[in-house]
Amino acid sequence: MDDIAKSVPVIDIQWIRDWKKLRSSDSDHDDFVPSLPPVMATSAISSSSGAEILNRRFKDLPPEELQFDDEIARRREAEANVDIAPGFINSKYECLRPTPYEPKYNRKLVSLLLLLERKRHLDNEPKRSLSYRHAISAIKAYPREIQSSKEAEKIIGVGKKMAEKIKVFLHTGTIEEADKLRYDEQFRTLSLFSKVFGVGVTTARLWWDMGYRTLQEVLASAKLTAAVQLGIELFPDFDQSRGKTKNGDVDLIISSKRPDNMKGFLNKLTRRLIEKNYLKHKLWNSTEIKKISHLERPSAGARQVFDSFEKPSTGIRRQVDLICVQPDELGTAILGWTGSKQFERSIRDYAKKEKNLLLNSQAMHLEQNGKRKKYVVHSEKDAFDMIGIPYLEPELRNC
DNA sequence: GGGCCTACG
DNA sequence: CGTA
DNA sequence: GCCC
Repeated sequence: MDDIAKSVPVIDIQWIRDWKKLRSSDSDHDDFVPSLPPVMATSAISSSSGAEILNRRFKDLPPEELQFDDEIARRREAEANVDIAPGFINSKYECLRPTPYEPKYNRKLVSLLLLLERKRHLDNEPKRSLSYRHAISAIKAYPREIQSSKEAEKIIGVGKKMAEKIKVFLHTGTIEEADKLRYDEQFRTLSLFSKVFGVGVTTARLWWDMGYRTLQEVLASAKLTAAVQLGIELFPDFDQSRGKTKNGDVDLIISSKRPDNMKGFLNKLTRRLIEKNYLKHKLWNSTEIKKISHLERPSAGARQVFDSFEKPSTGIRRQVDLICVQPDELGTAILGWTGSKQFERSIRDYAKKEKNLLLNSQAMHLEQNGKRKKYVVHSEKDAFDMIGIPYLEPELRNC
């Protein structure tokens, strides 16, 4: 633990603004990288809060809070066969309807279903987890309180088994399996472990099976790769439950009018950021050179992930994803990196199944009689139009 | 009973 | 296996 | 676990 940094450099967001200004005036220069401002301040991280998290042991701790309101569920009219809410876009494609970050209705039900989804995920049942994801997204978007399980089952994504759970919820105010998870040491420990960068459900369960119950025990005892050790040491900084802000990480998508040197730019930029001590750790790196056949020359698709700064006066570290793309990839890159995860899955699913359009974060292709035709997507709006679905603001993509 | 986003290291 |  |  002693080698965990006790302080981090912070940077003014003004640097980003200056960068943008410089970029527009001097963007043709081949390997232009803005000069960097001096580090503004160094602020201490309180090591006690970090240590508390690393030593957190869930045995005998108070139960996990529900994601949304822990309201007392009112008793509803039993099994009224009401119509589905008017105006609700009842589809298996989440990308067709607005989904708020926080639901107005059915908040406790959503909170309980989220616990069950996470449980299926941690139990390595990704298909069942996905089913819960679909149902949760639909209920988050549903525009009124659900009155009965009959009503719930009319929602596409809610099947017999979930309707039964909802029925019990409407009568008792809770779902026993979900509520028990809030007190469940294994569930909570696996949840914690899998939040560490580089640790998924398999590693989390491996650690549990080896008898570890805190991250500190893992640090002390397990044979760890350097990457995972770094992930644990950074965890207190990245932990989002402590902060007020909802989004902990920052994505920067960088493009250039010069199509052929994005890899060089990214390498130069990151090297300079490291030299100047803005980036403390490189968590991940991808700089593969891809062949673009019709250009007959190598082109770059690249992405990097770092730990960094970004909050003056708080000293909170941020994960920063740097993504460099070619200009004709900018629209799909922004669409693909904005999320939510479920929104991305949904819009790609819809594009393929309904429009024969293959979508990823680099391009959109039309597939017809065995041939693939590339479409250039200039903006997010462009992408929605080409797919033929109504535009959704990013704030309403919380599927 | 098949499919469940897609790509990357 | 993990990341987005 | 649910849709098609």
